[in-house]
Amino acid sequence: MKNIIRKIKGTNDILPDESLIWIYFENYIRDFFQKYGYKEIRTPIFESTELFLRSIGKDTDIVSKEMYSWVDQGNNNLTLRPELTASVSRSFIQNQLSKQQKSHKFYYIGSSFRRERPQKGRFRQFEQFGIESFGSPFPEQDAEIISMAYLFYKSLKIKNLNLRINTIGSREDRKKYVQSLKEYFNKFENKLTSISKKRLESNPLRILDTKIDFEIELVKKAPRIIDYISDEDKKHFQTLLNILDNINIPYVIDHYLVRGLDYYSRTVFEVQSDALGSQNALCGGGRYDYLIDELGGQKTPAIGFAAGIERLILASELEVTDIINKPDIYIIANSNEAINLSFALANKLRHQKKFVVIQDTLRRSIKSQMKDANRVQAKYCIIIAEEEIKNSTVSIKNMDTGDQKTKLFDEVLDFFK
RNA sequence: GUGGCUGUAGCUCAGUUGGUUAGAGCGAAGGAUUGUGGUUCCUUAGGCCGUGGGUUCGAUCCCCAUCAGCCACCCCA
Repeated sequence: MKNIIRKIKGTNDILPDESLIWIYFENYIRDFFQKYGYKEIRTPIFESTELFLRSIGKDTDIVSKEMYSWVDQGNNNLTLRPELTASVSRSFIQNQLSKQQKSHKFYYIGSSFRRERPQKGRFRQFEQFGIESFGSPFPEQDAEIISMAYLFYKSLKIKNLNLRINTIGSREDRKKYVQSLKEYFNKFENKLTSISKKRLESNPLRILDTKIDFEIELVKKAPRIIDYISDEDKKHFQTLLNILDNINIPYVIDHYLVRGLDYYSRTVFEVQSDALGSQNALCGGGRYDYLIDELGGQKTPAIGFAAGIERLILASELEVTDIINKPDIYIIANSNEAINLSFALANKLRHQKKFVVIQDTLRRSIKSQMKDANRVQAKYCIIIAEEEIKNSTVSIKNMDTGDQKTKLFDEVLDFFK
């Protein structure tokens, strides 16, 4: 294996067997979200770098150190998208969708790119899916999105689901909160880890999801954002929770759940599963009422979530054998004449009967072709050899029972009723 | 970017306290079976022992570097 070209770190080849699993989930995602009236939107895989600077935020890790960016031959600053909310928002604005109708509901499936060290459930090219709803500022819209996220995973029977919700209020309220959080942690500054000390300056909210035991204890007594937000925001949150209670969506209020991206406001949430190791978030999202305005569109409330397909597959524990599509028929032919006949028959069976039909193209012996038919788990074998050609017949063998019947060539389609 | 662990056949892994031709199971191909799979038996193919350098009479094994993979930190889907 010397001197071969290898795939880029953090990317994956999805080989045919595993591909079956991907197809299964992609279809499932489409079916599920379409039931709620959400329609697919597809946006380019790369955008102006500026889009991500303005939406995700310059100080986030994503923008400051994880983006694949380059300057093209025309001197444009371009970036492979690190997520899709920014792209979908850009598309919403550019196509002036707000002028068509009051509400737009989208789902998407596509690759994203972030240059991080690969890890369980984390890759440099990864597949995201998600939904975005534009136009409604009301808590029932939050409830729709959150229940869709939860029920999606629930319907796939994923174990140990954990829906965490919080509200982070308006930007102004958050500033006040961050200030008092700073003051609180400053009191313990000499006890904090060096990482947390840095965060005290750069982003005090991040201290809240520390994994160090004694810092967790400190966090438990830290100020809570709920005490800093406006009555209106509190009411929004409470109404949302009431709806979730009414429709029996089990959630945990996590006062210290903060999302990293700049554009969130009010409701934030995450669905976790402990099947994922350290990267336990299946999906994360929230409301982003400021974003469209900031990107130059008409002020439009919005909410959505993003989820990773790799993590979904990890958590689902679905095996290829659960969904394998066995071929219906394997045609065995061992002479030029037989091969000609097998082509004609195979195409009839494929296009008139909608069967999956396999032909051998290796000029192998009948025995070898039979072995191969067994290997691919074909349900039937059709044998066309000297004897069959002489009598204008074929031999049809049921591979499960071993039964074999001789049929006239013209009777084959009728045999498979 | 930081840290830990791991690199031997397509896959899962043995192995040599440094010593001629590096092994097993599974998988693959062919046969035993005069056109017929699955069980059984036989045979065959397939390895720069991740890569480069060092120590040594001699390295898959020891040392260094490097690359890759996994996991964790950071952060996030």
